[in-house]
Amino acid sequence: MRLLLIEDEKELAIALSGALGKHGIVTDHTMHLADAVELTRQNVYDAILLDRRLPDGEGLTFIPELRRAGTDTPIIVLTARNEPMERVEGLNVGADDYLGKPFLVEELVARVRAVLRRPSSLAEPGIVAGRMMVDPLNLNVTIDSTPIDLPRRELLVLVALAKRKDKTVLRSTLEAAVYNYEEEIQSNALDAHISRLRKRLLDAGAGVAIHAIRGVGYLLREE
Amino acid sequence: MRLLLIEDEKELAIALSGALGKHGIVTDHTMHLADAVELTRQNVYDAILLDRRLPDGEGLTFIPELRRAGTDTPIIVLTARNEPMERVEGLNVGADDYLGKPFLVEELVARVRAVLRRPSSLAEPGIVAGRMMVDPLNLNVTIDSTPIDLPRRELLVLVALAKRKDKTVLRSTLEAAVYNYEEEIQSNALDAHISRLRKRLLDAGAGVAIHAIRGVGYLLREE
DNA sequence: CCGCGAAGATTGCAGCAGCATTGCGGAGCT
DNA sequence: AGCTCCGCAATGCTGCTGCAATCTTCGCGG
Repeated sequence: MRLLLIEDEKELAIALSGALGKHGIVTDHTMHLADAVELTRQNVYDAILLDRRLPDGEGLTFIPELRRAGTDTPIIVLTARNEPMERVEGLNVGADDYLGKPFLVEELVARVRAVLRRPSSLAEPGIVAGRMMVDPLNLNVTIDSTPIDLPRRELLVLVALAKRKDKTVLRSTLEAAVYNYEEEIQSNALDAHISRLRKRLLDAGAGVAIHAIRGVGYLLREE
Repeated sequence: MRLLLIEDEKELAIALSGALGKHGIVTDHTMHLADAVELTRQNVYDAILLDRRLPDGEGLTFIPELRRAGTDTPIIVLTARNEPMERVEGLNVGADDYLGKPFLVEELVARVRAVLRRPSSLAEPGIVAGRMMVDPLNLNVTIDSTPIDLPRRELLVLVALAKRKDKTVLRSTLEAAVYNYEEEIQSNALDAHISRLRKRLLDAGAGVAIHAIRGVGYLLREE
């Protein structure tokens, strides 16, 4: 792990570097914002520790600058001012955390780790079939990444088929996917849905075909 | 944005819910850890506010439990103890932030936003749709970079839609984005919001349309 | 290869569920 | 007090959806 420390008090900086080193963290140190911009351009840091009060200006002004340059490196602001309003100010311009001096090195380490743990991007699953993409969780269907809207029952049928792409889905399974126990079905409503769904998918140019398996069920495949 | 507040002091909890509400944050409240586990299972919260001292135990013990259950929802610990070592302890078991009482609501909001800021989204431009730009964190909406102000509930609906631009958003999801579980809804209030929101967006000349997906939900797209 | 029956496909129709709109009044804020 | 927001409900309307009638396709046996 590698940090950039922007701090003008040389002694503190050295002490901090040493302490962080014991935690297996490599620290680059600069005293000037001007250098910092250049350093972030050339190096990849896991996080930036930023002092507010610096010889060449207010540290906070550095944050928007950095963000504008496209960096998403977490920034932890270090400061003597620890009043609530001050802290709010820091967080609002895009800092990821705010730490008032004096602090324990252990706390700093813990906060760095906490900040680094955040990236929780859950991937959208989505089933691809032909030029169509089905997201069974969110009930979205897109064709060439433009959304298609389908009536509810047809949508449910399609999702059930997509979830088992290239495999036969029993008639009864499809019915269960579309209807609950109360609403029984006494006609070929399912067939009707399939028919209308086919038409809609054809018009929309999804590259898929719904194939009937006689006496068993249906099957979705690319065409 | 929706938070789960785990806090046994009822008055504080109510005050906090109200204050957060003014910032456009919907808050569910529970006093017991046991309930919290169940509530988080549905995974609809953007963040969890956790008191350390709770009737049925130390709040921190909840964190590993939650993480083990696979939740990566950010957790902010609230506590009266604000000593550095205590804070380290909290961060090390997996909390994302730590806030000592008393605190300003503004600071809490700022920290929630900081925690939610995805390192992946660089510089947070917000979501662009048509000539409209939506910042889901700060709840700003601008059209041609002039800010528009919307009633709170309509704003929340719009943000929820914008976050999933071009994708269907379930009715239930929208309701969850606007109401907490106490304030149930028994009419077409959501529809009314949509209708008024449409009108406002039309008047303002946002280049977007809110499309109804019959029986499923709504969808925001550029027009 | 042909014919037949059964399963599937298609489509008009009618009923109605769900959405859109809007006025009203209460509640909350300034 | 004056304002906006917001929930509620009444109204109108769109189009989904179940049904059934009719046509088509499929598979099998002769």
